Amino acid sequence: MLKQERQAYILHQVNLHNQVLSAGLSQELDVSEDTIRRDLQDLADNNKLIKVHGGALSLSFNDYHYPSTPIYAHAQKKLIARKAATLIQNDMFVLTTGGTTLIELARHLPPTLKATFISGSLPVALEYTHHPTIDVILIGDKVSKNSRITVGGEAISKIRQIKADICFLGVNAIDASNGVTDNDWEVVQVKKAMIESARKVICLTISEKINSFQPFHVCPIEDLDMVITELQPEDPLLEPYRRKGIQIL
Amino acid sequence: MLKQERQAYILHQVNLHNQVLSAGLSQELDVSEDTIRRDLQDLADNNKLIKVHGGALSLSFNDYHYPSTPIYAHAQKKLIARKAATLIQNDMFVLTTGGTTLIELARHLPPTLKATFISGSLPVALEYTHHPTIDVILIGDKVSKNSRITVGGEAISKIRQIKADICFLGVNAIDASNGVTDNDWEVVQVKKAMIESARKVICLTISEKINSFQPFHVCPIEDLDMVITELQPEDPLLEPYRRKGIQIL
DNA sequence: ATTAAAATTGCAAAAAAACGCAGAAAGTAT
DNA sequence: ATACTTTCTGCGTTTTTTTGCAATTTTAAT
Repeated sequence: MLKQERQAYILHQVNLHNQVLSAGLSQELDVSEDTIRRDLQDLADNNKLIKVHGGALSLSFNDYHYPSTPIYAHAQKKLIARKAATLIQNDMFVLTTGGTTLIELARHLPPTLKATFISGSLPVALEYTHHPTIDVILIGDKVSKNSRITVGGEAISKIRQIKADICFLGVNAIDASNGVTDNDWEVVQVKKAMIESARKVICLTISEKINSFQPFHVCPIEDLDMVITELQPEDPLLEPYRRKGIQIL
Repeated sequence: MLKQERQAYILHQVNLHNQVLSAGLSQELDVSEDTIRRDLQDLADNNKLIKVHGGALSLSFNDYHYPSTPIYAHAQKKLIARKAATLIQNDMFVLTTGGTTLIELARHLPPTLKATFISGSLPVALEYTHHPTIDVILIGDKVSKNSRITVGGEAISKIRQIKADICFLGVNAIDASNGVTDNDWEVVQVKKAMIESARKVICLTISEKINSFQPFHVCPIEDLDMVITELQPEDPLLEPYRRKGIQIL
């Protein structure tokens, strides 16, 4: 394999996933980690990526599949994913929406956790299939181009047949008076079904989305059992939720 | 062999694969690596390609555009995908299995083609969502870790509800007496259902897989309406299929 | 603070390139 | 066809590049 080919592969992976691990690349490409590090250094010297301890990050955190993702979101979503991961126990059934935060969660699950994840999001489901002990159930139906989530009556009726332990709800916008809102009507229908099909609903959101709203209503904040953000639980931004008895993590 | 002839071959290979290895060309053309290097130098001097350590890159070699996973026998699959793409017409319903050849097909569809693709494969479906005018229907069920395809009774019963125009069958092994075979029992069940649910079944395979077999039987070759490989239709390897009245492309 | 993972550094082995040269092949003129 | 020139090819040697390994330092996580 040519060096250039290898570096192109690395660059592509970085731009696709926003981050890469030296160890992983070493395995995938079947070369030593030293070589990977030298490649990363080369690419970093040419301003193609940012080298960090353990791997590399893409220059812009713009995800290939989610071109509108805010630039600083990655670090925050990582924090959120870590917090969310602590809530999942063995043998749980977990419903998840789409979104980069949920992809991030897949990457932060303990490697021995045995649980079943159910999702209609292609990128999210694909990410969970990389985990060694997680079972993945995919909700089928028409795939929405924007979000790469399955939407429609078939998907909703399938979700209704499930009673999951937890639903992780990645949200587009949330505020205390309007509740959770979204900009895609079809996706909203799916989210509503998910909320009804889970014993606990946990909202994952970066603080940026708090106090914003979108055209379509998903649910009032009373429907949420917990909110996870990258902020400290005492943050005043979260006061309205605390007052309604919603747990903050 | 003439120098010009050799260089023309090299140029063709570079443009096809985006990259070539000196060692490989030396073998293919049965000349020393020195000669290959001199040829590459010549071509590089004339701005026909870019010479690098170990081989050469095509002029269009791009740091960023790289297939998400290095596809085995990529060049052959590209040829197959090009041929297969010509069969799809507007408003068709197309069933597809998983596999890298089917991913490749997604990349070679005419940009204005309007059709509906139905698949249970996460990577394949994801690839089709990048196409501007293709609708994607995802078959839901449990995701098989090996193949990232949904498998199980639910998936099969959904497929049975469909009557598609074409089924593109990516196969793992095929030979004239055993027919199409595979190494994953669950995937075989899904493939069987797909074959029954399509008016035409078209088998996509690189020639390497012809005359090999796997433990589980999918279908006899009589069930196939067409076979597409990277070979010329007249190739003697395809003689048994031609004799059974199966179209070759 | 302790510990484990990863980076860095220097070094040696391997792979590939460059160079010069001699013989082979191809082309040209007689 | 023959002799001559020019170009091309393969081989051995030297030089450069690349890669993997081991020892040490740095970094990150608990």
